[in-house]
Amino acid sequence: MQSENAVGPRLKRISNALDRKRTLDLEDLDLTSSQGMVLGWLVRRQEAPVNPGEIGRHFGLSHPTVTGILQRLEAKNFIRYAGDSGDRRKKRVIVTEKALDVHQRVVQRFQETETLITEGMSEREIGALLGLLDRVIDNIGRVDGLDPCRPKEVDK
Amino acid sequence: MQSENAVGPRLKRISNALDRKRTLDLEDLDLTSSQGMVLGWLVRRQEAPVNPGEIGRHFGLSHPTVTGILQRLEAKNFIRYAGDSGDRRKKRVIVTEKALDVHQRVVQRFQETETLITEGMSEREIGALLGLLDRVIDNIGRVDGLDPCRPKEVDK
DNA sequence: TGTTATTATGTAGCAAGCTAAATGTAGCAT
DNA sequence: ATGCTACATTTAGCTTGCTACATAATAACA
Repeated sequence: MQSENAVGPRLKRISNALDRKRTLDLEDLDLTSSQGMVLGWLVRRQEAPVNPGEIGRHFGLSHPTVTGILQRLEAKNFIRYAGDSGDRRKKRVIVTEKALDVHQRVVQRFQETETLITEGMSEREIGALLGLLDRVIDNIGRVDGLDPCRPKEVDK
Repeated sequence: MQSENAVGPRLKRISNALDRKRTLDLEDLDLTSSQGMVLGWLVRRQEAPVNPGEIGRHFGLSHPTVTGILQRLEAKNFIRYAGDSGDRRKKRVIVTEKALDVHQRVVQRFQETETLITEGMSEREIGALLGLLDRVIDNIGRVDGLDPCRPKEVDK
């Protein structure tokens, strides 16, 4: 079915397809896949407000990518910015009522897509897939140049 | 290690990291991750010339995405376009000497990254991962709206 | 105090992915 | 011939991802 015997191309293909599907599913909520992913995490962490930098570290995204997503979320009134009391470099991201309104629907639709792509797989198989992916992620953390959050290791 | 119990975010994270790493590795060859991936396939299929549309179907990419990649490959003299004899809608993609020159190095570096991310995993585990990912890809093919190549199923 | 390094965020510019819409060709019906 | 439908490619405009650079504030240290 797939001519190449490598995980790379497969991961890319699946990841692209998932982004497409989720963006389509969130169209009526005026959110994209990445925006929904970030917003979901922000709502879940409401009680412990978050800085843009933490978002990047959590999802493995670079700072500029996070900045762009937050700007669009703010333009659509899903979040607001506030200066962090104490450290004036940092900003605090605060979710709005609008975000709380849509949150349940976002989570539910992500879950539906998750169910679709694992269709026909047993609980054991899904668990195995998660475990194998986590080990790949661990490798990413160890190898230099794979993580955008801790990019350049100066030889020194 | 990962708070979410879903494959989606993990796949995205790994896929992003791989793209970054491979683009970095191909920097001296003046190629990006996607360009190297497409060019590799074109070289391997030299004997049976390929249309842009076939590339999209093979990799699960939309036509405009393929067009962009091919335009950059042509601007850097890795490929040339030619009208397909017979059907003037189609175009034929032809690889240049320059592409043949770099091909071995591209394949080798992709393979090295592949080895890095599967470090510490046995052959059996890698095989299991490939098998599970293929089943996810099969699901993508079956579900409407997940494949950009066969997008809208008009209810009729 | 002043200087330097580190950290947090933002801006500019690019590649890659998408959808929607435009163009052009082929095939088939009428 | 005329028109309709399907197919192949491109263009326009968007989001997302990156690197490299800029700015501002904190931290560390002389």
